[in-house]
Amino acid sequence: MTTRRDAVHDTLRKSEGFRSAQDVYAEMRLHGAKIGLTTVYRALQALADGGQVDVLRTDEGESVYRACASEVHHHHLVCRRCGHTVEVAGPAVERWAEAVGSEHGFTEITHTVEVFGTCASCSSAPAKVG
Amino acid sequence: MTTRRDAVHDTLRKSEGFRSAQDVYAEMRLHGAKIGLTTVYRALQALADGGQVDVLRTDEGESVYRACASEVHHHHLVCRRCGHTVEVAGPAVERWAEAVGSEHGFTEITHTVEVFGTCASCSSAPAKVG
DNA sequence: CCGATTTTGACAACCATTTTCATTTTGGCG
DNA sequence: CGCCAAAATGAAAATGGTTGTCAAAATCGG
Repeated sequence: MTTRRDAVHDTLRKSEGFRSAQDVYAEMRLHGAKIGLTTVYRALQALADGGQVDVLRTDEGESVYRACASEVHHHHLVCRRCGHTVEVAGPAVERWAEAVGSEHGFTEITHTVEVFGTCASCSSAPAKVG
Repeated sequence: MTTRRDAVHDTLRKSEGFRSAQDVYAEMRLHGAKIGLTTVYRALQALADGGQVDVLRTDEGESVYRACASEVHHHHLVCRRCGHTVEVAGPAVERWAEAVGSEHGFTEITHTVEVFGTCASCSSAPAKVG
């Protein structure tokens, strides 16, 4: 009962960085897949719920998904130009978040940490910045 | 040329945590202010652009604003129950982000770090979790 | 006070996401 | 295989936050 969901997951795996639901949908249609936008949304949510993909919000408020290599907790270093993403671990940050939280009496602490930058290829490439 | 903008800023200052544009608008109207939703959005954006208020995205994709005490770079520890917010500094995290970024050849590094939890009052309060 | 410029705000337009609901597919069972 | 029930699917409509439009109102300069 998940041919579609697998297809979505598969499409995501082929992508370098984070993709929006609409992106995934468009790409699947390009490859001739017979799937509806609604189903893509549902599959993506299910996948996210199950922890098979990571989700985060764009600055414009769009949800973007990514099939990550490791299912353990990690963060992302995302190139704001090409979207290339590197998964990074940050034990220090985890501890810091925990410390800061309990220091103020907070419990059930969670955190969101994302690092953005311009990757090497994009820095050397032409375009914008002189 | 900014009576409205000041009013918006003022309303924000009276709030404990992050508030959405719609919240601010609703509250201002409650206090009898004659202002339109459009103007609130514009004021909030202007304020955010000028660095007078901090912005972040809810999990639901809503933009929420807050008039912070310090205008220097800092992060937030937000209670997911009552919205109470504590401003926290994290030199270690700043350095970590920089390090991780340059380690992978990224430049112009920026980062988003937000910590969520349940504050002391809310933990002891009744409601949800047993 | 007059015209130019900016600000304002009601309302329409956008657009990603969700909901609705009828149809299709899938699975168990005789 | 034929049948019924539950789950999945997807087209289209509804939602809802945010932005764009544009005319009216406030403000500024002279």
